[in-house]
Amino acid sequence: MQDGNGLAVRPDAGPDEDRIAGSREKGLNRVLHILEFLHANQRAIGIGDLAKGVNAPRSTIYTLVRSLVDAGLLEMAGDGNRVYFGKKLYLYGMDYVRGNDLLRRGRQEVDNLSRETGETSELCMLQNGRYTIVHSSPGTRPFRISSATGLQIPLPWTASGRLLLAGFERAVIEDMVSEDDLVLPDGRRLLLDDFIEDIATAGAAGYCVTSGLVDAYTKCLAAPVFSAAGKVEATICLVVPIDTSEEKTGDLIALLRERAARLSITG
Amino acid sequence: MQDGNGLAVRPDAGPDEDRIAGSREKGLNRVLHILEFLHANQRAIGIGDLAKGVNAPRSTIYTLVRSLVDAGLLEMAGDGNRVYFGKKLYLYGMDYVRGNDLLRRGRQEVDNLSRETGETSELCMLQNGRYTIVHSSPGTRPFRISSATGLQIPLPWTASGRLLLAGFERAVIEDMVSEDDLVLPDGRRLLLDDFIEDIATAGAAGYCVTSGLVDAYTKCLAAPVFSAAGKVEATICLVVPIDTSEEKTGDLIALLRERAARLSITG
DNA sequence: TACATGTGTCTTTTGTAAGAGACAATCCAG
DNA sequence: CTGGATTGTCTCTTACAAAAGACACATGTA
Repeated sequence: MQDGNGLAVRPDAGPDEDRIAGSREKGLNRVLHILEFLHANQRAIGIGDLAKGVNAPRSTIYTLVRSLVDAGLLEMAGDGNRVYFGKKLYLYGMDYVRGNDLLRRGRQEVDNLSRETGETSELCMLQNGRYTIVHSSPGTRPFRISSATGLQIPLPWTASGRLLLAGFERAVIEDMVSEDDLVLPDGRRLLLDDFIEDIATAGAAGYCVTSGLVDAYTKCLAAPVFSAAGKVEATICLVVPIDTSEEKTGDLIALLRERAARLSITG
Repeated sequence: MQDGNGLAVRPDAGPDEDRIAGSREKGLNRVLHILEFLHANQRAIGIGDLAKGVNAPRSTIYTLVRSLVDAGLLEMAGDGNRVYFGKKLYLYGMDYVRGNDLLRRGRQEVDNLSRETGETSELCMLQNGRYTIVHSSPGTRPFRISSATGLQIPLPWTASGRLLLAGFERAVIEDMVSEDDLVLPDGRRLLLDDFIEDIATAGAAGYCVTSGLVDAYTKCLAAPVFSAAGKVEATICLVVPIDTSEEKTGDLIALLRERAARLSITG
């Protein structure tokens, strides 16, 4: 599965040679980079900066951006020389939601959960071997833990990550998880073996709780949503204060598992 | 539905030969066609059919689809040899919503309206010179009028279309509206001059009502949402039974105009 | 059995799109 | 004002991606 572009995770082990620059790139790949770059920056970008950002010749980016704007995938932003995502992408995204029962119902369920419990709730999936928050609904706490939709976080940092990897071969997991991913935000370092053991435990238990991994103040409760084929297709999770009582945590986990199970019953 | 080719309206009037087939197409254009085709069909498509659908060589589509699937813009659907929109497009779409105040608030307002009135309500915008239903919220009537989000309808068929074109030059309007667009679903034919007059009237009145245009049973009430620059940026509309009383229609229009005005107050 | 139809992966060929660079027009700081 | 940085549009060349087409392998069906 060598694909030659820089976007996806490179499976070839070792410190990947960083696609020596310069070489002539396919237009499509440039476009994919542009979209990723805009997604990463979450705001309109000037065309010049865009060219710098994706490390491509200016002339190329001008041509591509014009095509994309004409097609409606991008739009010129307010002042006139910046671009950001366009309506077309929104429409396509809605098509995706409509065609995807799990996502549609999952979003609903997550909204319900955060309303009922007052805690931040999220729907998570694997995306290109990365953990992705597909939908999140903020809780009602004064200090809410906010995480942007579409944010990608290293798998080992999360409870959901442990569930999402349940059932994968060890080799596959090793490919998905880079060395950097094992280093937590506070600098602590996980052992790959421990992580893989966590995955097995979580898979067997049917839920997962992590405390103080991404930050010191929260714990994360997650439950798996299964596809018809029995694979973990998504997780729903709750982010709660780390000092939440054992009892309440237990209740929330039960609730979470019930809802996740309901989502799993796919037609 | 089977409009077959060109994804954008060709602005160059006259019998422009539509970029005759065969010739070697830019990869990016192929991709844009693929996305448009999937959007038009609203379901997963086999790669072979996709190649036929966009009138491109099979081998090319295989390569492009692989890139797109790797990038997450497309996903392989259930049985394994069909593709449809992918999570990435959903995420980009959400980015668009987040970066677009009007859309975010407009969706909300439309949801409120349909809940309060029980009628189908829609948020509409111009998209590449086409009228587009950007968000729609079904009413509670037994026979609800449903129209898919992202559906594109000829401008002259709708009340919103008349408002959206307010302020455009006559020549621009002529370019946007094809001969076919002037033929209503029931075969009646509008005169371009009448349509242009309608536009002026609607623009001056600040709302628009059309009766029995797209079908014989409904009328469409619409009000304009203005950008800071004073241009009509979107409309919100209600689709109600054609026999709705004068009085109730008036009330609904007043409501609609109030909500549209509120949306117009952009920060 | 033969025959058609669809799928997925190769290779080879060649038309063209990506890239380099030059240009004028702005903009801003000193 | 001047000099440097940025923007948008152009032209020309050649490296390379799109296309053609052959292949192997499934299907179904007469």
